[in-house]
Amino acid sequence: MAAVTIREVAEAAGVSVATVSRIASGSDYPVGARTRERVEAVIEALGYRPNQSATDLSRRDTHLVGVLAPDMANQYYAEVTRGIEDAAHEAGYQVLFSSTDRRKTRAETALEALLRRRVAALIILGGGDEVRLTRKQVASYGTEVVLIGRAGEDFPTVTTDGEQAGQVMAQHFIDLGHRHLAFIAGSRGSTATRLRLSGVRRAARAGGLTAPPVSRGGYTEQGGYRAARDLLANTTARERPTALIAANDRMAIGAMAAAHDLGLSVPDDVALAGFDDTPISAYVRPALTTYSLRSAQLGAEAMQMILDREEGETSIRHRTVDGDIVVRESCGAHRRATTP
Amino acid sequence: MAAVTIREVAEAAGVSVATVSRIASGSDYPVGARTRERVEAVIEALGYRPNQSATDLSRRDTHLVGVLAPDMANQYYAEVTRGIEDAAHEAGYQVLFSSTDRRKTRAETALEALLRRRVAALIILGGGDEVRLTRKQVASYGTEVVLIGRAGEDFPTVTTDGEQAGQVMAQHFIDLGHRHLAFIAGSRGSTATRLRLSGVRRAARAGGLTAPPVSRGGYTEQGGYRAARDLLANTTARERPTALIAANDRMAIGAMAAAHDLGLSVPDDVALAGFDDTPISAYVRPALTTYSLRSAQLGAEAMQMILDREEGETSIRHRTVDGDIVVRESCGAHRRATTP
DNA sequence: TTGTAGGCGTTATCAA
DNA sequence: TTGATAACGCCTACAA
Repeated sequence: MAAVTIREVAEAAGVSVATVSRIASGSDYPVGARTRERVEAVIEALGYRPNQSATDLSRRDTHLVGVLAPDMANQYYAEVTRGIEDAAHEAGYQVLFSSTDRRKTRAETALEALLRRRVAALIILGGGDEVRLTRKQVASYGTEVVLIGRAGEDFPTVTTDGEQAGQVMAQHFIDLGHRHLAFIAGSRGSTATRLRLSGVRRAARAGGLTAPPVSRGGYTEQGGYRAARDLLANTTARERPTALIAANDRMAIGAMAAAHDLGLSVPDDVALAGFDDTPISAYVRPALTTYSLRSAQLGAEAMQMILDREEGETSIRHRTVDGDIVVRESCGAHRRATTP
Repeated sequence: MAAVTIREVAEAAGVSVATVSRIASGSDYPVGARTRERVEAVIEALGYRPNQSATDLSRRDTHLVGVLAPDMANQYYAEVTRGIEDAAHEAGYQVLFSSTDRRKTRAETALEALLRRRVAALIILGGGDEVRLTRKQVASYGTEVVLIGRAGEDFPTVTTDGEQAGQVMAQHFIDLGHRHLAFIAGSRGSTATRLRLSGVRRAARAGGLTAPPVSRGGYTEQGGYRAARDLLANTTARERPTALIAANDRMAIGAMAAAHDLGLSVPDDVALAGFDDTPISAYVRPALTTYSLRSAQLGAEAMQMILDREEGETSIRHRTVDGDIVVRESCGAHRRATTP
């Protein structure tokens, strides 16, 4: 409380508030050298720091970007957010973050709070259905909105080509000779899951395989563990899938544990892969084959898009950030461990 | 831009701004039923949303809490932040966070920006030395400051007893019959590392072991991998440590990979443990023995402390959140895999 | 080069 | 129960 105001500085320095403002805000408005020196000394001495609320109000512009994500503690969202934050910091923006916890009510109050702050831009992560937006609604927000990892023709988006990712991964297994694939899905209604699965199915169809069975794992290790157990246990070796594709790394690692606990060897008895290229995936053994989404870059691109629009760019753009399959041990393509 | 203002609502509803304010801000000031109804309809129709900067300015109080952490993409900090965020959301606060990336300059600009926003409270995570605070300095901030995971008699802190944690972990291995421990440290200057190591040393001394060798791993999987390799390779079986204690789970998992790649079995040739109880640690195989820090609760406690002080509580408090050893497979205490 | 004063959108005090 | 109006702290024409 009771922070130093511009008026106090002005009085102490014996100048007007206008002069102090010009100096403190780093404006290029001309100020006498002697005056400047004196004022700067006072600012320093008093520890004056402009009140951002006042500045924003006066300038009609907050340098704030709001980020809405399902769960900040999730590695993927955390990385995307880091990407946003780095780019934001660079451009002089700050990040206001809210987790929705995948709950509709919480998503709504969080969104409301963000809008009251008059965030200059809003970045929405994840394809969940806890936040639903219509073009019209958003128009009334008066804020740039960018979607990451979610389809939405009406808004600017940054995504990886999820369908292609699924397709590439399935094809990789088919090329390795697999005929029985299975898919471990994330949560219901997730865009990422839907697209990846669609890609997997397409590859399977093209390769003449039967449609891969699907089990749901909610994007967690535990869910992946259970889904894999369902897929692998109580089946004869004949009908058991020989390759599991999980919609993210966390579930893939859970699946790996399940296979291990069932006495099945990875990749010999079951091959395995995930998505995200989480840092840890290179360090489990066998090392996890995965699909790199360049999470941080997704965030950086979104921020860049926002900056571009502020510059006058007006079209709705859809950026696609390239992903890449990262072949390690769990798919069985290599036979020996590689040292990172 | 051009968001609806209170004045526009007032005009449209044919009342004064004062009336609109009383309704929109949820004040309990009496307002006629008919008027209220009419105004609420206009608010709804126009999509009016109070400008928070203006509200804050007028009320001299932002409901913002700032969080400064080394790296939000790090699981531990992400979880603590989730804890803060949940408690904050509950209490009607929003969180503004910044990663310092462990760089001094970035920490400074981020801190400055947070202060300009007049955050009602500032929570600083991690024991790194990129942010150094003196009591006097902070007094001039005019903001509550709470430290998490960092010693600092001068400020309110929330910590786990790091020394005890290290001591407990080392004692666990000693009880299991180990005589040659080794420690994988995090980054230089880290409080967590210092305390845990100190606890490990104390237990070793008390148990009559020689001082454990230390290798540094920077808190990453890769660092842990390298540190473990240095500790385990090029040593005869006689002098090789039989148990590795890593200062966090990420390094422990890196160490596990290193052991595997060196053809050493965990826990039979080398036992292993980490700290943090990261979600993944239950799902690597062998499952990782670790020390649970209750990260989210650390954040929640910090937020609670802030709320208490706003209520008039004035003393500098030091909360210690209990931690617990989580015994799984990597330490060798169990012989068979347990299914989670 | 410096200062005066109006405005940014709300809240809150005081009258009516 | 309602309405003017003075803050809140800063920026920025416009004057001097």
